[in-house]
Amino acid sequence: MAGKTAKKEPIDAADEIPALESLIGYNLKRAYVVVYEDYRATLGQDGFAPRVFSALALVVQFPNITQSAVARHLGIERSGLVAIVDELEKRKLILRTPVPGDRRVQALVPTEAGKAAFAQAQKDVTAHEDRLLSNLSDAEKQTLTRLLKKIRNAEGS
Amino acid sequence: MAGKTAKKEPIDAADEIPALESLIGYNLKRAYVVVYEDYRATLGQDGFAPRVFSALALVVQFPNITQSAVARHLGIERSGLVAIVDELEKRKLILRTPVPGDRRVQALVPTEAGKAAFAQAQKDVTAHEDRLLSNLSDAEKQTLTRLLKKIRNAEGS
DNA sequence: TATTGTTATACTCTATAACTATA
DNA sequence: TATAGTTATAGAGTATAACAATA
Repeated sequence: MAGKTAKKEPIDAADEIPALESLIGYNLKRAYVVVYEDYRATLGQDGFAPRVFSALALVVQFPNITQSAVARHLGIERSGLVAIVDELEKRKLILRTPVPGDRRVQALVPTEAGKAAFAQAQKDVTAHEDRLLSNLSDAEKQTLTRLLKKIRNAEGS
Repeated sequence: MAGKTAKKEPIDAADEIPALESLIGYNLKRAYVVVYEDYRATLGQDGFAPRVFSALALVVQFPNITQSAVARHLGIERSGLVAIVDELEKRKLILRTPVPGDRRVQALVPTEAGKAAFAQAQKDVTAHEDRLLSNLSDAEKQTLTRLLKKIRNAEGS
């Protein structure tokens, strides 16, 4: 790319901007963009957006979970769940069901199609990460995951 | 945050959603949100947005860099640079200057105020990361940075 | 009073496409 | 034809504030 005849600016080499390259935030963002774009390209046009995949995962793992609980788990606002649940319900992957004893809440339960769709999506996502991150060893991936969780736990400190 | 009072559902514990917690992409995003929010809170209301900080860093480090080159460095589109450069120019931190020999391009040069503002912002950002990530050792931060760069280098594979 | 789900709204970040002026 | 900068526009993603129903 960008084959200039007289190349005046350094381009592409990841370590030529020390002021940025030494920042965790910068590196986190750049890495996330790479993973996100590959995720989207792999799952395709009507694949689940990351939040939708995450919400479905929770509903499958914790049947009868409420929207508020999903929001808390994912660290997003209640209001954001509505569109996500609408989409999953429209695709007949989950159902909103009344909860005896508290008529404010609606429990979310996965349909059989929802469980199957999640299983397939999980396979796709795992395959995408395995392929994209094949230059990292299993040990490196474990280390990375452990360090990322440490950052999450640093919240509020 | 989210200190639950009456807990009906498992909340907060980072390892209760194995389907998500084992994914690099999920952990990247969650970690990035923590760092981003602390960055914003630290830099304050009229602090630089991350992209503006990054662009200023490039202009300070490479005076006379062009907008297109900044965009390539940061992995964003040319069109996105316009608002960023507008903001930095309005705050009199950089200047668009004509380039003899090619009247299409405008070189970006930092003003003295721009260099000073960047130096201060760099201190603020470093302090924010040092404080937020104080539960990670220097060795862990180095490892994390190395692994994040590996992901970036995995792009297109 | 507090909480669940909801709507309306708006803001940030970012890309695509098309334009202009140059080259 | 191709490139640099620009504009207009649109689409994610996400939050805030307010509301109705219910607790």
